[in-house]
Amino acid sequence: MILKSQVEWALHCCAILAGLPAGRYLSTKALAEFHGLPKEYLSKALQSLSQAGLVDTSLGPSGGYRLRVPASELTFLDIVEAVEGKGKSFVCNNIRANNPCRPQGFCESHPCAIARIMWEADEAWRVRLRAVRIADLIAMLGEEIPPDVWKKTADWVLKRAG
Amino acid sequence: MILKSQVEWALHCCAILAGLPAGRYLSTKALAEFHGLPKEYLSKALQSLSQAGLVDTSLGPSGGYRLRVPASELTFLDIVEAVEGKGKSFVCNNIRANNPCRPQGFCESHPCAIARIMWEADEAWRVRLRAVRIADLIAMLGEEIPPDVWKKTADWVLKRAG
DNA sequence: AATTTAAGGATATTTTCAATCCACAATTAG
DNA sequence: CTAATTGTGGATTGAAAATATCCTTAAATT
Repeated sequence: MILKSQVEWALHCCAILAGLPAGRYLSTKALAEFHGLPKEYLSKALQSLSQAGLVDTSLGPSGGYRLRVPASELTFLDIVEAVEGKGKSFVCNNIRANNPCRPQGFCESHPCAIARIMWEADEAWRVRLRAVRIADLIAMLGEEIPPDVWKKTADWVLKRAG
Repeated sequence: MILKSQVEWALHCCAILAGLPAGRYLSTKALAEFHGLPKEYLSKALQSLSQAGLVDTSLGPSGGYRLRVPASELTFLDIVEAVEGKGKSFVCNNIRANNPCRPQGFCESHPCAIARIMWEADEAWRVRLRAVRIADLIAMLGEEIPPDVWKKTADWVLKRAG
């Protein structure tokens, strides 16, 4: 049970996009080069963000992506779900229904207790991801990345932002 | 990101094994028949439980599986990790290291902030699963399964327990 | 007009999951 | 003792998902 690497890519890309001046865009090409990722495939992750309404896009030269949701409102869960989907990690196949001792057509009012417990853990995971915003991430990065590297990175991005 | 169906199987099997009288075993064959699962493949899940030390096994006719860890101590996390492994759901490929603005050989003291956040959510999931024991599940089932079905099921198992 | 971009479909490759089969050793029942 | 039964572990196969690439299209910029 491992998240797609696209989740990692999307999170890093949103962190970069959060540093973009208002109204500017950054292309897939630049994001791929910055992170050392396959451009064509990264594009799929960015399309997921676009379809989820988390980013705006612009065509043509100087086009690309920018955040649509402000970094102070954009949560990790938004991004993870945009790429990974909103489905639960535990799928209940209701195998209890096969119990040869249950009467025919026996249909529980509530879902399987095992599924309920697994779904509660799943929800705890989501609650945690919903509590962290991209703005929080930027604050953390600001504390641990040396100022000169931070500055250079911002310049690198700015030079390529359309 | 979906858990293997073997996780579901293992949890249901442990619930059944918890109802066994002390010292008795239940075979893969009986567990597979009860849940309507492929015997050979279910066997792999049970082997995982065995390798993790959660169940005892016995060979020959009247052999099979029984809980080694008491139901009051056996947690959902024990079972999930036995089948699914203890690895984290988020794998950090450290793509930040590709940042063309970082100096050569630039090595962070702490892991990537994104990974830390994702791992905290992962840990929240584990904390939740660690808090639920098989005994808790049995208590829940006892409340929602009609007494006659419960009794019939116990008899069905007992008849096949070696 | 030529270039650049995102969007999306088609396809191929690799990995993981699901499932089956078999040989083996240990154990029990008769 | 003998035959049947069971868990273990390895080998193998098929199906599904993740990973990755390629190409066409339409829109926007220069």
